[in-house]
Amino acid sequence: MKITIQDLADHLGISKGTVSRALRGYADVSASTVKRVQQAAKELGYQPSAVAQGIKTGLARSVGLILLPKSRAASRPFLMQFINGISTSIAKHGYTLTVATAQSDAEMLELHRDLFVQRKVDGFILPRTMHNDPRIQILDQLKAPLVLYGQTENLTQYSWFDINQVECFRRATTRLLDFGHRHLAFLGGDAPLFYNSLRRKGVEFSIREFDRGEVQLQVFENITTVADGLECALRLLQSSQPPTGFLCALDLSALGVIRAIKQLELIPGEHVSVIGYEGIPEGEFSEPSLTTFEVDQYEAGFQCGVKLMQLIHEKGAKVTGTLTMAALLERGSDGPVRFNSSELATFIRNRKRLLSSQEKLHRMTEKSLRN
Amino acid sequence: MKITIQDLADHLGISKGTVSRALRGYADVSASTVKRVQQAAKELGYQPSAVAQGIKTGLARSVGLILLPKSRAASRPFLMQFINGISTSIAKHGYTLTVATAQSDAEMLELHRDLFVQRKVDGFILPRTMHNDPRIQILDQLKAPLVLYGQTENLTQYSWFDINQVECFRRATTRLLDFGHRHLAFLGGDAPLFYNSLRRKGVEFSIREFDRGEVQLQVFENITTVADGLECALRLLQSSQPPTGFLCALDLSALGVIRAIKQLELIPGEHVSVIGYEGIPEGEFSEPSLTTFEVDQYEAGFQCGVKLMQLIHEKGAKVTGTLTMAALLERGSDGPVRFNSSELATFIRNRKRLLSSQEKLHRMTEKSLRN
DNA sequence: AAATTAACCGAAACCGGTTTTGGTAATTCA
DNA sequence: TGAATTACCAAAACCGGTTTCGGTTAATTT
Repeated sequence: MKITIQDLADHLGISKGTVSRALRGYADVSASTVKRVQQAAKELGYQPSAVAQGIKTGLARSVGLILLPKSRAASRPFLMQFINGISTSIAKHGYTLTVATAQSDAEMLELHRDLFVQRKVDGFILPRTMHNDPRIQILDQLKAPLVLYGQTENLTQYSWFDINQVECFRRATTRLLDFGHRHLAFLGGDAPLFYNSLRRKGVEFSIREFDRGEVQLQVFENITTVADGLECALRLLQSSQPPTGFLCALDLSALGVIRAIKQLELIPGEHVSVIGYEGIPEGEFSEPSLTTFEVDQYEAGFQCGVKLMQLIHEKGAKVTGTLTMAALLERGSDGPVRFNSSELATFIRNRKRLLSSQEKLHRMTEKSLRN
Repeated sequence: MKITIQDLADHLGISKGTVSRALRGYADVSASTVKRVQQAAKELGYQPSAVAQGIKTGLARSVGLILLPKSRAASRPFLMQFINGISTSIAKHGYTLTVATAQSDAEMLELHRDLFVQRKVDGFILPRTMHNDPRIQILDQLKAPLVLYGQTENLTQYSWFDINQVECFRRATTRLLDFGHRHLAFLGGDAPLFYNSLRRKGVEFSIREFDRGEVQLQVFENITTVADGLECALRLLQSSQPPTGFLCALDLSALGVIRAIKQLELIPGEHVSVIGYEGIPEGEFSEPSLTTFEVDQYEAGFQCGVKLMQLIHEKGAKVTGTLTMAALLERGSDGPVRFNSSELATFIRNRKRLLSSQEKLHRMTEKSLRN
């Protein structure tokens, strides 16, 4: 059924070694033979088995990407374009992407080890880097090539690609400060992941730059879902010193904050400002649309793929780290401060009392319009 | 560095053939030897190279999934869980998932052929089935095992899994009809894809069941993005016979319709009803939230994986087709009809004139509340 | 006790490639 | 013209497994 190199050699009446050397471009094959072989290969549809090639070269020509779907938060929206980027860059080297999913951290580590020991992949791309990432330790022992998407401690030994998240959050924070906000909240994401400390650092850095003593910052962690953001913001806004500006490590939690603001009958972007990070599609459709940083996940995947190919193919290749910026999408969820924190607090308190009367007025308005 | 079967055999002082037979569970190896080998394998961390195994067995122990990222619309949200489902089911057979992306239809066909001819994968899962899908033709020639996620013509020869989309859209349509809607619009998706005809069929089926002559249906195709849905709905709603209920083949276009309704200062779910399909996360955060069918993509991937494993491993395995239902998420974007089509048309016309006066009233209300 | 049979394992072939080795014919050089 | 290259390719070894084959030893059977 499937045609092998021996079939091709028999068909041409030459040895399979010559066929192989002809196709691999060795010098000791005459140009005419090379042409004959290439011609016949095309006619018969011969392509060497990657499996058989791999046994001699020791390479599987595949890179591994292992996902943890339980953490729905960060990995969902970016996946398609990230995969596209990886796949596109490694395809140039005849590589394919092997994707596996693990249901627990332990299974994830096992999977990394097994895939490499079984020679199913030649290296890994590690997204969602953690503090002292255990994947790195295991892969180090195996001397497995790897590229980090994200940063971590002791970065000098590894190739990595990342968005300059410190700078993003510095800018976001400065933006809110420039808008006149003085009471800020930072809703951090997954505490074990390294990105979280970077984003927080950006916020704190901006405040240190700016501060003349009047800026208040409250910091929270593990706010990773819409529900988390909603709950956290509701609590904060109903406190005696509510923040007027929210910096969210994740778009999802930012969407929750927007919900909370609206639940309190306030207007996001006017009474309270919110800035997210990541650029998930939901942000475009929320009301108001979410001001956030749009991360180019295709580019991220592409760069990770390029770096991994270097590590695998160029012996003695140096590890490299790359930082790029994400674009700020200035949308509707932030703006100049309207109330300071104390004013906002009283406004929220009074609002509740007024809700019933507002309802009545609203119904009257509707009725008058109807007629 | 990496330990081979020969290393293990040397270490144990037996032949590599015996090691292999011991690990593969052959009967002609003593229980004590099997135990010794297994013990040593664990200690030394030996795992057979999948590449080397594949050369003899002819199997790569990998299945292929090729994506077309240019069609951002349908493949984005479902990917993570779909991949998770596939990966989980095939992992039980020691299989992994090879994901590749193509930038054009032609490249996609090439990729399928190449991956199979190069023995990088043993079979394929084909999402987003088309009418007379060219992937099927190519893979048929190669006798490559395949499972369709979706249906197509001449289904009897293939294994497939699908949601009963006809039934979903029948129910959605009947729901709107029961709500009293008599002017409906069906905004179809990608015309070349098979799903589109199924969803349309469901709508038409329901209307035929119900009709006593008074139901009007307008049908459109290739409405695949928010922008498409927005534009189409704006046009329809400002026509002389606007639909009061929209059935959208895709959640994205449904979100566009909701936008259009709101742009015209109407209330989605009250003045105009919208039902989508797919259950993308954005639908939860729109206002009102989108009534839609939630497709369990994990389950879909899982079932496709199971079927493909059957085809690859059980020789003479019968092809099987499976239909399941998606759950209707009854949210806020649909409801009982308020106006019939003619009333809606005049309402929309009048609304425009009233907008300025409404604005004034609204400002007055605001002001009275502020004080 | 001799002849079978069963249990066990080493040796070798094989899978489909790549790479090295070695040999022959044609060419170039002295 | 003889020697030394060069060009080219067949043959064989190899990669790391699996599987077949065959032989030795021990256990049964007759």
